[in-house]
This record gives sequence, structure tokens and C-alpha cells, in this order.
Amino acid sequence: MTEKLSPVDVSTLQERVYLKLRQALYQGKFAAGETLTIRGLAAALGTSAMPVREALQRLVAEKALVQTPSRSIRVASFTPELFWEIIRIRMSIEGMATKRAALNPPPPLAGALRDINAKMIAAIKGGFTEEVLDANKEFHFAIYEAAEMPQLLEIINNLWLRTGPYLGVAYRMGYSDPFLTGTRFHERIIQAIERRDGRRAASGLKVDIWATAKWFTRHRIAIFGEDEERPLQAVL
Amino acid sequence: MTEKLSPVDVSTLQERVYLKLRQALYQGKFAAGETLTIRGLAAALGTSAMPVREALQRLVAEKALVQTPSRSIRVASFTPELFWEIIRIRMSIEGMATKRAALNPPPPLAGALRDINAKMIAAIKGGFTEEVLDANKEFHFAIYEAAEMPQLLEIINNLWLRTGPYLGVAYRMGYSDPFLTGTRFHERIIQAIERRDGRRAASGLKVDIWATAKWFTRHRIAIFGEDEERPLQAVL
DNA sequence: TCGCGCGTCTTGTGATCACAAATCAACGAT
DNA sequence: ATCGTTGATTTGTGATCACAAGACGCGCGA
Repeated sequence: MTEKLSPVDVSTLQERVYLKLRQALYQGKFAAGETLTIRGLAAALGTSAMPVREALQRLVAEKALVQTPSRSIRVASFTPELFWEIIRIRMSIEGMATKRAALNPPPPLAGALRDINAKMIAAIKGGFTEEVLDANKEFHFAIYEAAEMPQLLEIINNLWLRTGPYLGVAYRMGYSDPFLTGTRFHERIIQAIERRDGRRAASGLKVDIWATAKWFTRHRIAIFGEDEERPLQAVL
Repeated sequence: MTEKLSPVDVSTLQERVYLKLRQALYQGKFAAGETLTIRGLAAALGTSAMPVREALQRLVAEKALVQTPSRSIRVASFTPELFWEIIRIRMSIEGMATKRAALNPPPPLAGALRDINAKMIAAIKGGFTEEVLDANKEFHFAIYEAAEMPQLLEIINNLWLRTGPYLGVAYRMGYSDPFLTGTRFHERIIQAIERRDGRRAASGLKVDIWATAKWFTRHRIAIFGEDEERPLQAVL
């Protein structure tokens, strides 16, 4: 009888709401600085206030959302200083994970990375769909998972949740450049991993992160708010 | 009139509960692996379930507490692997902050660090009070704050919340060794900062963290649980 | 003595409600 | 026109309740 039934979803409502909000944030569906209300989201999601409330607080704890002094909850937004700080942090932490993965990679890693990168290139030169973003994330996290440091992976996940939306901006504006140059850095990283060269792999990754961040500056894209106000919104 | 009145406490009940729990965790007042119940804490704190519930979820989001598959909430406990992973992460991240602080330290930093370290030595050789733990934390965070990276500081704070309780174990058992050797590493770090030598400062800090972690292994202190069960508890 | 049910109590989850503070809009005075 | 005020409405916080799922203890049977 067991083969007739697939397991039911035993997750809590709160968790499903959390994942839904997280995904929406990730895809940049909320404007940075936008305020989110408990009752509003609850109505939109068809639940009561309770699960939404807890999911929001969780995202606040993860710094994906911020709480103003008046307790209203907004989508986090960056100043240029905070943006570059987090880029620096990412270079350090993700560099560490990459180095570790490169020094002792599971055998199928390099091949899998090649496949993912090829998929990413195809997605860029093809329809340039959302798959570009997914492939990019998939590439990076395949490496980070290979580092076999679950707690580090959690930290990285959190950092991506904060910076993730901004990559989406480039995509939605139709810019393919940062993604295309990204795939070249990816190729470098793959080669370094094949040679078990941790240092080169890490530096390749750092350049990848840095170049993408720099792209935003170079194109003077209005990512940042002025006086903590109205950021990214104008772009979307 | 303003000088006659001090600001009233405008924080939410949830936040005060959170801070109280955080402090208790930090001081190792809860045994690792211990189960915390919402109603139990609410009764102990004299509040309703609501604020406790949200404070607990926040601590779960920060990985200071963990939620079992059956949804009960426990104090996080380490396996040796997870412990050493977090030590490695701390060496990398706190090393980064230290390097940055040493390269461009605010003028009074070195002097302030000397004072704190002297206070720590006095506390060790004197009554060996809880002030030892406080001074140690104060020393490290004086450096991390000097790095002027607020988001990095948040991450470090979180890592300390997870490993903090274990330092308390050594203190409660009356061991002063790890703290005394710590002060010697601190002195090295201070000298490196005076010379604006970021690399030496960072490596000094890494040795400080590593040596302390190693101390637990060397003394075969039963910090870790077996099969995720009964950790640290036997020690307290 | 050990294992297996079975009933009771406890626990987390989610819904609903009361309330105070914040937000927003219309309005009036300068 | 601009700013401050006032009133209505929205919003987060905290309390309480219903309910299903777990945890626990007791006793029965092997």
C-alpha cells in the first residue's frame, strides 16, 4: 500500500510561509525598503496572522528584513558602505569554502561544475531566462557544499539571501554581461579545482564576486537608497 | 526638564525576554541539549507564552537553539566535528576583522587593549571571578569593533553566542590555564597592532582561538554529546 | 526483568481578540 | 501655500484558547 501514497507535507505552516517569503525576496519580488505588513501578507497567503508573524521575525533575525524603531518591518536595503562590506565578507568566507573544496574535492565535482556552467552559458545565449540566476547559484553552492562545512554553508546561504536580490536586478534589466563574464571566472575555478589548487580556486572565486559587484558601480545602477530611503525601487 | 528624566524603556517584552535568554545561554546557565518549553519559561519569567515563543524562535534562527523534528526546542550542542568546524570559521572570520583593525586602528585602541588585558590578568590572579570571562570578551570585541564592519561584527557575535558557553565550562571548573595563556596571546596581538602589522595580529588571534579550543581536547573534557545526546551536562 | 500498549498529561501550533501606538488624511490657523 | 492638529484607520504586540501530536508513566503479559 505504501507505494500508492507519497508522504504528506508535515512542515508547519510557518515554515512554508517562511520559504515562500524567502523565495520571493530572493527573486527580488519585493522592492528594497518596501514595508511588509503581517495582515497584508496573511491575506495574500490565505493564512492567519500567526504564521506570517513568526516567519517575518525569523527573516528579521536573519537580517533579510529589518525592523524600524516603530516596529514596522521592511525589506532590507543597502548603503554603498554596507554593500561593499558584505562583498568583502563574502569574498573572505566563500573564498575559504572554495579553497577547502578545491583541496579535497569529491571526484565528480569538476565534471558537475562543467555541466552547470555549460547550462548557464546556454541559458545566457539562449532565451536568457531566469535559469541563468538559478544556474549561477547552483554552481557556487555545488562548490560550497563540497567543502563539507555545514555551518559555514548556513552562513553563506544567509549572505546570499541578503545580496541575492541585487543580482536579480541586473537580470531583470536585461544585462547579460555580468553573467557572461562570470562564466569565464567559473571556468578558471573549475581548472583550479582539477589541479587541487586551493589558492587559485579561492582567488578565482573572489574575482568573480568582486567583478560582479564592481559591475553595479561601473554601470551606476541606482541600487542604493539615499538616507536609507527609496532604493532599488526606481529600478524595478 | 530633560535632565530630570531618563528615557523610559521602550523595548518590547519579547526583546527583553530574548536578551535574558541570550545572557543565560551565554553564561552557560542552560545545559547543552536541555529542553526549553514555552510555558515553562513563561511561568519562570512571569509573562505569557507569546513573547517567550518569539524569543525562542529568534534564538533558533540564530542557531543558538535547535528545534527537534518533533518541534521541541533544545539548547544547541556540538559534536566534535561541528565544534572544530566553528573554530575554523571563527579563526577565519575573526582573523579578518583583526587584520583590518590592525591595519588602521583608532589611536586609543592599543592602550585600551592593554588596560583590558591587565584587568583580565588581575581577575585571574585575584579571585578568579566571572570578570575573567567578561574581560576576555571585552578584549576581543574591542578589536572587532575597531574593524568598523558592522555586519561582520554581527556574524562574530552570533558565533560567540554558539561557542561562548563552552568557555564558561572551563571557568566553572576552576581552570585558569586557558585564560592565562590567552593573555599572553593578547599581548602579542597588542604589539602587532601597535606596529600596524595586520598579518601578525590576525595570526596571533588565530593562535589564541585555536589554543583555547585545543585545551578542551587536551584535557579530555566531556563537552560533546554522544549521538547528539547528553553533552556538557555531566560537567556542569 | 524486559518489552509493549494504553491512557493521561504536556507541548507546540495556529487562530482570534483587545489594546496602544503609529500612520495617514483632511482640515484649519498662520 | 505651509505647517501643525486632530480624527479615523491601520499595524504590531501580547494574551488567551482550541486542538492535534508527543512525551511520559503505569501496568500487563511474556
